[in-house]
Amino acid sequence: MNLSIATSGTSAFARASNMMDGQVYQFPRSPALCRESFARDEQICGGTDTLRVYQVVSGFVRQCHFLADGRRQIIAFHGEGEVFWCRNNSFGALAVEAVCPTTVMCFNKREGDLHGLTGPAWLALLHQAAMEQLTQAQEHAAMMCHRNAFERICAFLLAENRRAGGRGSMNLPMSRADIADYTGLTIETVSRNLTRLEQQGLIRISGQRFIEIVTPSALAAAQS
Amino acid sequence: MNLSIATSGTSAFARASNMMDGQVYQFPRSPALCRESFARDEQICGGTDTLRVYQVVSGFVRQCHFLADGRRQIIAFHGEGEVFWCRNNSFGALAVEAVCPTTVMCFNKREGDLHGLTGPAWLALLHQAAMEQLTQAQEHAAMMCHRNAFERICAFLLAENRRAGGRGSMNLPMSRADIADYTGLTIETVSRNLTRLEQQGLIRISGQRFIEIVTPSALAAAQS
DNA sequence: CGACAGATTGATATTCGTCAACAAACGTGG
DNA sequence: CCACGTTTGTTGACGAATATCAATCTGTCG
Repeated sequence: MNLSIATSGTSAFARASNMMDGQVYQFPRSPALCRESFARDEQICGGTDTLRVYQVVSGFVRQCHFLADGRRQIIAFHGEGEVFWCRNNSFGALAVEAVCPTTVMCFNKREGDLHGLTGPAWLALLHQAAMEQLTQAQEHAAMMCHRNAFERICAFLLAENRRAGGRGSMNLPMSRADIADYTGLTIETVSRNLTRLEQQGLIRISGQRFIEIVTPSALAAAQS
Repeated sequence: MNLSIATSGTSAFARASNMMDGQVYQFPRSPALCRESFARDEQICGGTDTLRVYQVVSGFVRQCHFLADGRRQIIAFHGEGEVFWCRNNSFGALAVEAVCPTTVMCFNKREGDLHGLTGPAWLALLHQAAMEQLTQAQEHAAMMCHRNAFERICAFLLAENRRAGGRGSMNLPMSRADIADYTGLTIETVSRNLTRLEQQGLIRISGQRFIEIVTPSALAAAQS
């Protein structure tokens, strides 16, 4: 796999790919040093940690808030090659968890230096990732604001398809509950709208996780 | 005024102040060079600009998307001392506008250098601001997702109170329409919930813009 | 095969957006 | 200072969208 920074598709509602725009920073292809694996639903990092930067080697992670009343808000998903970190927030606990069995590379400033990333280079790398994620978080907020349930599901499927390579078929790593907490809907509403999309012939669902997009253009038109 | 970077309270739903955490970068206290003033509702920068960084000297600005269907989404407000910039986004036009008569300082990379901010220093400055805004954008998205209209208005008022100095009374610079576009509600819903808060005795409203928080703790409890 | 978590479907309640009317504040010109 | 028109904000009635609650179904994994 490519270990360069690929924040593209980090937010499921972000643009297709931003690998082209701007420089692509390369993480060191070191041996297994700082490589860690996590089981499904296991926490990778929490809000109280000092700033460490991770990259998904294989698997899938979710970045989430846990609000005081027990509600959960998923801020972003990250797939293979994508970079993430954990930062304290003013409300609720913040954590990154494995959606399925996941392996990550872990870097901190000192280790980054050890591998040849000097201070400014490391900062530039972090900054690029931060700017990407900022754009995506803003788009996510805008999406929550002005799209209805049906449009959100369409946008979500299109974005996940892009993340999965854009082939039109994919195995969603996340559950309906994950989708609900990411789109700000309930699992029932997510389910109803997936069913509606299938009935309209825009997608095909096999099992619970495999989804095939029959007419991408119609889905794109429906997303807003 | 203090011309150091103060992204604290940039998002109306962010924590009270983050001036303490991390380094505070200093903008050059140059003469009137690159100082610009704008009238109410005037555009300060648009989506097609190259990356320029601004700091509010006096006044108040809003950062907004204009969606294809004519709707407007306010991403963030920025008050005195706060840093902002404009960055292209995948959907809709992005712009920063003056909420009221506003004066800003404008910096671009070259000018930053001229004033003694070398490349890495400039990057560090930008990076700090980006990280702050990322946190705030994520909180904003979370708020849109899982809070109802009443909770959003409570959170908005508390955050604006923090930005205004936390004294419990403030003159809101923005209109109901601005609040609506920031919270993802309609002006009617904003108005109804402000009235409800006043009827419950949590706030007092004088004129259209002046708001006094009677019981901050109750408001904090109501925000979720 | 059986048990259990996850997903779907249906009935109902609630919230918020829409439309409409009205009220208050503001600005302008006399 | 007032009169007027315009903008902005408030309030009410109603309907549509989505959450909630409940029952059932399906897939997965031991």
